[in-house]
Amino acid sequence: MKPLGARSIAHDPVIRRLNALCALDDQAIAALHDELNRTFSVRSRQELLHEGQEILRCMLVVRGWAARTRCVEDGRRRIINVVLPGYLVGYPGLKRGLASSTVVAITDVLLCTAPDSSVSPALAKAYAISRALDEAHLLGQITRLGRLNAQERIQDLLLELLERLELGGLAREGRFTIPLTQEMLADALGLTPVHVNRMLQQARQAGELSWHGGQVVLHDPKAIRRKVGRLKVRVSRPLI
Amino acid sequence: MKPLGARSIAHDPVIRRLNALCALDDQAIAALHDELNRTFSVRSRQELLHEGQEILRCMLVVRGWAARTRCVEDGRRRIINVVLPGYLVGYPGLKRGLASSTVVAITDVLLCTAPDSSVSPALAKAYAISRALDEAHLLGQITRLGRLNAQERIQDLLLELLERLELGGLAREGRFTIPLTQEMLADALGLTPVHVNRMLQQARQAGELSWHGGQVVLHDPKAIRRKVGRLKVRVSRPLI
DNA sequence: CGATCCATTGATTCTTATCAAAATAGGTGG
DNA sequence: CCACCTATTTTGATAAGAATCAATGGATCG
Repeated sequence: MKPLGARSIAHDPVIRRLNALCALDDQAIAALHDELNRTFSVRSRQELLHEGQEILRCMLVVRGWAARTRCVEDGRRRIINVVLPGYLVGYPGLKRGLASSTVVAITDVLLCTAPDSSVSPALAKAYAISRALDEAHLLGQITRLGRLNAQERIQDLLLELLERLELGGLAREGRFTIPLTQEMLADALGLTPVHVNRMLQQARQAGELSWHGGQVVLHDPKAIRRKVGRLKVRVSRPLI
Repeated sequence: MKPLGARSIAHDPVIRRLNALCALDDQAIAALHDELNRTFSVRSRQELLHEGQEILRCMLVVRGWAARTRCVEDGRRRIINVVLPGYLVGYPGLKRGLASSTVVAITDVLLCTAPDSSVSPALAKAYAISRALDEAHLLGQITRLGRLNAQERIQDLLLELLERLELGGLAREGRFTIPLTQEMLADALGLTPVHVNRMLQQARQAGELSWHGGQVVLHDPKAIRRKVGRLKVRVSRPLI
């Protein structure tokens, strides 16, 4: 077994995120390291899960981005939300559940099996909090679509991504790598790609953000948060 | 203990709905009857639960409608979804969880304590399916807001309500009682009340539905379902 | 009877979609 | 390294959808 310590916690987004949700004990970290040695990958555009499909085991995203989508009859898809490193795919502690939505890899995605909750109460709690946050993000998405205009929707979503990535140490000072195209953003926000483009330019010209070469920088996250009335999602206590 | 039988199952929306989700055994029905004798009520406009509040016990809605809402800083609310008779409020089997959204009574609401999952595996399964359906309805709401125009949103939501009410025997042949105002509908659909009104009139004139005195009739649910591309939510198997 | 809530109507403005096309970037193979 | 191909971003012109503002009519309730 690999040696454990502060450095290994700090360097892996998966462990870092789960540890931020609930302080992990040695058993949990050991189990995670164990699984992190047996990763498998899914190529960009491939499905991790298909709506209605039986879920044989719960997985953890180690690297890369994926999207929960709803497939619609006319061929277009709707992006429900985004799945990031350190996030669960499937239902911890549940055998033979059915997927309620399709999950597609946006980039190449590295996965591992999620260690069973039984290895550590702390890990079980981290899973529970993770799931509660997922639900909170769904509510956030509904609020976004129902209440905000195009400009606010974009900034609100970017802010959410920033906050979510920060937990895994994948974003700092308003800056992160975004593998989404403007078209995907449009799909997630119920807008057309053309309009997303215009709103992004407008925000750029207002000096609120920059987005080039897959790098996003929010110049003043707090100001954006104030503007769109976004409440920061708490992680100190479980939401359910 | 009261005598149990087909008639008592058929006549109570709570038991009827849970029984439709998963065939209940005598233990479950007895426990439910037991709790149904100790109901308590919440007046219209009062809160059943406030966002962030600790949930002491899981409840069942016996009669009346409520709404999950997100309170926003500017005083306006967003309706996330609607809670109907036979639905759970809170998290079965979880002590000390925190509410992820505020639940407000739309009409006077009659509640009872949800019997513990441990009284019957069938009841536990019915709860699990109920929760899975709740998540599916959140996904449906996101799809609605992101993909449909005003006319379709309204009809899609009414269709969802019809299907959900049918499970509790509270709707038949496209007809049900709706305690929502057009303003609430607008809040749930991300539209203005004025626009909802116009779209309803348009639908009425097209002979697609009628809505008078709190009674809604969808004249051809199947046609609407085809038009808005709505997939009927399955209940025969758990979605998670 | 006034007060209040809800549904309805009209006129106008603003936001966003739609259609079409050009420019740019990124990747691949020669 | 260049030429080519494809995906993505950007631009422009126009139309449709929904919001906004303002006001009226109908119920219902104390």
